[in-house]
Amino acid sequence: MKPRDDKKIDQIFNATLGLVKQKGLAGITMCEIAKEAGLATGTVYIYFKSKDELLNMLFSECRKSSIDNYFINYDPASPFKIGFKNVWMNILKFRIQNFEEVVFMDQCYHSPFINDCTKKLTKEITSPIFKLIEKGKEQGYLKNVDTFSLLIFMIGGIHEGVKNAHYSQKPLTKSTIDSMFDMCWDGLKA
Amino acid sequence: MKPRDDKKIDQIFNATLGLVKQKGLAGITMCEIAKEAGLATGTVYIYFKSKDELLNMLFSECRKSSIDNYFINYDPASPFKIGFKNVWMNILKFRIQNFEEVVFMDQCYHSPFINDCTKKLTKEITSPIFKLIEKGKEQGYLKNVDTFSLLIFMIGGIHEGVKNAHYSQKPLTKSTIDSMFDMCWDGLKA
Amino acid sequence: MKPRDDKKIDQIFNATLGLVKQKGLAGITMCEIAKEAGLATGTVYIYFKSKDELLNMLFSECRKSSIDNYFINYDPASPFKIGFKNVWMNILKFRIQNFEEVVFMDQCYHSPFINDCTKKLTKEITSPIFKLIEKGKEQGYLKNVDTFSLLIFMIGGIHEGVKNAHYSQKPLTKSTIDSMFDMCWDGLKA
Amino acid sequence: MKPRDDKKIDQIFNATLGLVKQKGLAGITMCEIAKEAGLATGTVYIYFKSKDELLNMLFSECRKSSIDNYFINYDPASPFKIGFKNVWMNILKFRIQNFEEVVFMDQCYHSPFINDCTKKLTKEITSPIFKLIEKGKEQGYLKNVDTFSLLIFMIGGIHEGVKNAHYSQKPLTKSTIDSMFDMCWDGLKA
DNA sequence: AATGAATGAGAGTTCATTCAT
DNA sequence: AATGAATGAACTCTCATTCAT
Repeated sequence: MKPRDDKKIDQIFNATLGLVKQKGLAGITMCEIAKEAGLATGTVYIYFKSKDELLNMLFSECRKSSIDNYFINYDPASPFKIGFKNVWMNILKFRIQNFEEVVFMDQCYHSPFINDCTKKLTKEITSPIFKLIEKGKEQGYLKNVDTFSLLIFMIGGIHEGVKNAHYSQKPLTKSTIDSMFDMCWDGLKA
Repeated sequence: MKPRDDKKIDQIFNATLGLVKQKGLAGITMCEIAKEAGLATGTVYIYFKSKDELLNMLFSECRKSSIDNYFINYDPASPFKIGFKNVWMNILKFRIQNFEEVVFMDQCYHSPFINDCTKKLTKEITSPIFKLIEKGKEQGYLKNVDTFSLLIFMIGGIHEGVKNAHYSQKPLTKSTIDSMFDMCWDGLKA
Repeated sequence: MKPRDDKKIDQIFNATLGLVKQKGLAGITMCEIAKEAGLATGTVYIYFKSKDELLNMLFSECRKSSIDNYFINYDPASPFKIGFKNVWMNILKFRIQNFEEVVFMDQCYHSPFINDCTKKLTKEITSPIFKLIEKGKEQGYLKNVDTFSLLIFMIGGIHEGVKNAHYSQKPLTKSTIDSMFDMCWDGLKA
Repeated sequence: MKPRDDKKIDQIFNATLGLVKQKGLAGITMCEIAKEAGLATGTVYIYFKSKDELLNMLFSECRKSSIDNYFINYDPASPFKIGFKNVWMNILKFRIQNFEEVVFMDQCYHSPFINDCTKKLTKEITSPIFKLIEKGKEQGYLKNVDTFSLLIFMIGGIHEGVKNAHYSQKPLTKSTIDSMFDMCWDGLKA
């Protein structure tokens, strides 16, 4: 017996991400995904019962993988700014290294594929960062402003910075990254 | 033959923007656009020779309308921070009031519909803002950092802020907007 | 404006009946139906929103057309045997002349296409014949046996006779038809 | 390679008959047949080289089993009516007990699966009954009418009676069966 | 100019069949 | 021999576009 091969799911996911980055959600077909993944069309349907399901599962997967990354190496005991920069860098790195996922998730937001249930869960991701920022405010490091506004501001800078670096094809240098962080920190700090 | 019933063109553009916001670029058909615009399918083809052309023209239109707005009421003679805030507010207001256009342009970026030529022109929009920031740097108001990074940082905060306000369905209050600007300014200022 | 053309519905129905007789329900595709009807595939979908609906509507149509035929020229005032033979002949003729419809309805009965609701309505057809037979019993012409059994017996002879005539390619002659009726009458009469 | 695990062949045949009765020929897939038979898809292909062959062989099998049953307990020496009723009852019982096979054969008749060669052989089944009826005519018991017409008439009553009993979910009682036979006999007798 | 029916290429999906295990 | 994953041709259905009115 030939067992079902989990590697294929990855192949399909990667193929999809690549194609979406290239041509957008509007431009991909199941046939192309299969070809790109090195599989027959029918094979994709063994692993996902529809295009819809494939896209929803990929969306969930992307969400999870970002959550898992944001707090890598974070030490709650370290000074706030150090910890904050750590998380900031994690988010930045993640968005650089997984740019295709970022693009995919962006595109999904208005797509007919991703259902509301899947969308709603998205908010949960930000919860740990939310708490981190609350801590910063309590300890007097950050502006006494609505936490969500601070969070959005932090994310906005990263998001736009990465997008721009990618499309202008100028990879972020160490010094640019430092400037980016400084702007973010100066913007947030009390 | 390209008749000039501008009202119909507007109907078609608005229908398209509304549908794209609702369901994404991937989910709209010419038939739906026509119905939403109160026209027959064939009629749309009198004004645009293809879906492709319709989308590209709408894209151009959106771009132009943003350029035209960013420097409204801007007085080059006023103090830098005043002028800068003016522009910042214009951008913010524009993105709030024309959220559908913002969504549409975002989605277009990776779509197979918008051709590269159309994409490239996009950069030009930012040119006047670019110059404004250069001026701020020269006059010592802003950080001595790569101009583009400053620009991106400024835009990122606005972009993410508006998006969030929209999806969380909490309209931006005067005080939130002030906080947003303060964060932006503190981040940029020398 | 080009109006929707009801003749096309007939073309589609006829094409379907012909193909089902030829190859059975299992062997027909929407593409073939369209081609046989002289239309493009998409056109069929203007008139019927799915294969399922097409088949269900054709089923209903066939049912109705048989009801309408069974009592043509029937005069309730005429002697019972005369009236009964009239109806018997109508049924026979109908099944000969609309053999394709008969085959189609037979095949539908176990198909996944025809839904139960459609099936149930079928019983209603027999209601007028049912009443006719009841009358025959009351007047002492027919065996005093469960009415439904008499009805089924009557139908069975016709049904099988027509089927056989068709497949053996020996059209029913006047004398064969008379024999058939005599057998039926002798079987039913008191 | 055609291994002889007759049990598996029976499982496959029974699964097929059950499914065809449920959903018609148009609604069954090899995968479903296998599942219903408690086997893997591939296994079915060890016993039958194609769906086509499976269906044709099942068709043949059904035919044979009916022939074998019609003359059980028939004693050519017994009085004609007794012998005739014996055969009539055998046919009736067979069709009741093997209703799924009856349905399957009915559906096959217009299917693209069963080839003409298989269809033609069907006529042979009726040959012994044909001879029985000829005997009845010679001995003056039955109407002097084309033998085939008599045969068809006999079969029609049974066929329709069984079908109706099944679908109306009223099992045939002893007395109903007697009525049915009386109608048949009265219809046929000289 | 305006309509919406008609078209057919192409998308999503199924399924008979094959094949690696 | 048995399994069920893999295949890709073929099916149902959609939709950008055309065309008759």
